[in-house]
Amino acid sequence: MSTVRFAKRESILLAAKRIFLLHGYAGASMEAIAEAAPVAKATLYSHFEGKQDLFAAVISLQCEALLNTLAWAHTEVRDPVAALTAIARAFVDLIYSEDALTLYRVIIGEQLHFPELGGRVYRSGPEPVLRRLSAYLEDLSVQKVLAIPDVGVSARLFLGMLKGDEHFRCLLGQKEGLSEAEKISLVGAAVDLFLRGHGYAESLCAR
Amino acid sequence: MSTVRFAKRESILLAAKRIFLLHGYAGASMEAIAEAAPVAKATLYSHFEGKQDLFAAVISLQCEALLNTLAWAHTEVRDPVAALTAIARAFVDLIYSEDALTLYRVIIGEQLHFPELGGRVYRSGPEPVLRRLSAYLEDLSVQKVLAIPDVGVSARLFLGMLKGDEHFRCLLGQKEGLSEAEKISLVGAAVDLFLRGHGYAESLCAR
DNA sequence: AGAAAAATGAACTGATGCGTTCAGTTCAGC
DNA sequence: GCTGAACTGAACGCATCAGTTCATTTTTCT
Repeated sequence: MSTVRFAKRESILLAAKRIFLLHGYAGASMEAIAEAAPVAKATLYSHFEGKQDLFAAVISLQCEALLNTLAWAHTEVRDPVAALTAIARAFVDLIYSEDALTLYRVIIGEQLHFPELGGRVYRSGPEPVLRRLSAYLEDLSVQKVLAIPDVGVSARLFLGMLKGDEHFRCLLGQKEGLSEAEKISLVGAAVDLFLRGHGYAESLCAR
Repeated sequence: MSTVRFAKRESILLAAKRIFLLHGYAGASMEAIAEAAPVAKATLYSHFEGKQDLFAAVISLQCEALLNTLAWAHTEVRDPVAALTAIARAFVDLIYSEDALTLYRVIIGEQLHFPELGGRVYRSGPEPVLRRLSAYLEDLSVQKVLAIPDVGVSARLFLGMLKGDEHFRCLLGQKEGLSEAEKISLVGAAVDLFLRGHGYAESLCAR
C-alpha cells in the first residue's frame, strides 16, 4: 500500500526541513536527516534523487506553507487607513515570522548554489503582497482617493518601510523578531507617513 | 625583513576574500585559498590560526573597506531635499554595490556559524547612516523645518524605503543591482514621499 | 659569508559526507 | 499463508577537506 510509503515521505520531509533550516544546506548531512526521520539512508535515496533534490523539495514546501499563512484581509477602498493597515500587518506578520526569517537566511546564503530557489521564495510572500497592494493603490488612484503617479513605485516604498531596517537586522541576527508592540508601531508609522505623503488629509492619527 | 611577510599576508587576505565571497564559507577550501594566494598551506597557517580566524579577518577588512566607500556629504539644514537626497544616494550606492551585496549574502547565510559578524556588518553601513540621518532629522525638527515626532522611527522608515523591496530581490538573486536611472528614481521617490509625509510643502518635484 | 627566520611542497592523519550495495526483514494485499 | 514490494542496517568506495609534519630551499638580517 502506498499510504505507508507516503507517510515515510512526509516523515523524511519533516526531518529534512528541521535539519536544513537549522544548519543550512552544507551543514546538514543526509545521515543526520535519515536518523531524524527516522528512516534508513537507502529509503531516503529511494524517495529523493539526492541531497539537492531533497533540499529543493523542502524549500518549495516551506514556501507554500508560508504563503498559506498570509492573511488576505478584505480591502475596503473607502477606508485606506484600515485597508493599508491590514495589508501591512499581514505582510509584517509573514516576513518577521521565525519560519520566514530562517527560510530567508538559508536561501540567501545558498543563493549561488540554488539560484532558482530565490525566485520561489520571493514569489511566496513579497511578490503576491506587492501585487495585491498595487491593485489596491490602483483602485484608490482611479477613485481619486489618493493621487498616486506610479502605483508600482509607491507600493514598493510602502513595503520597503515595513521591511526596511528592522528586517535586515533580523536577517543579520541582531534581532529576534518583532514584538506585538513593535509591529503595531511600525505599521502605524508606515501607514501614516504613506498616506500623508500622498496627500490623504483625513489621517487622524494623533502621533 | 617583515615587509615581505606583510606582503604575503596581504596576498593571502586578498585571495581569501575572493574565494570566501565567491563560494561562501563552507564552499571555500583552505587549499584553494593557498593556491590562489599563491602560498604554501603551511604559510597560510603560520599567518592565521585557522579557517574561522581567516574568515573573520576577511570579513572585518571588507566591512572596513565598505564603510570607507561611504560618501559623507555635507548636510545643509536649509535644503532638506538636497541633504536627504545626498544621504539617500550615499546609502543606496553603498548597499546596492556588488561588494556589499555579496558580503551581505555570505554573512546572512553564515549567521548561525558566526553570530558576531552580523553585528560587524550592520555597523559597517546601515548603522552609521542611520545615526547620521537621525542627527540630521533632529536638526530639522529642532529648527522647526519638519515636524518629526520620533526621529528614530522616521529615519528607519526612510532608509527602509531605500532598502526595501529591491534590495531583498538583489539578496535573493532576482536582480543584479540598481542602474543609475533606477537609483535616481528610487531616491527621488523616497525623498519626495518622506518630505510630503512630514508636511514639507516646498517639495517642488514635478512627479 | 654565515646564522636565523620564513617559505615551500609534498605527504600524511583523521574525520566527514555523499551515494551505493546487499542480504535479510517487515508488511500490505491477494 | 504466500508473494512481492518496500524498508532496514551495516558496510563500503570514493572524494573532500582541515590541519600537521618535515626535510629542503629561499630569503633576510647581522
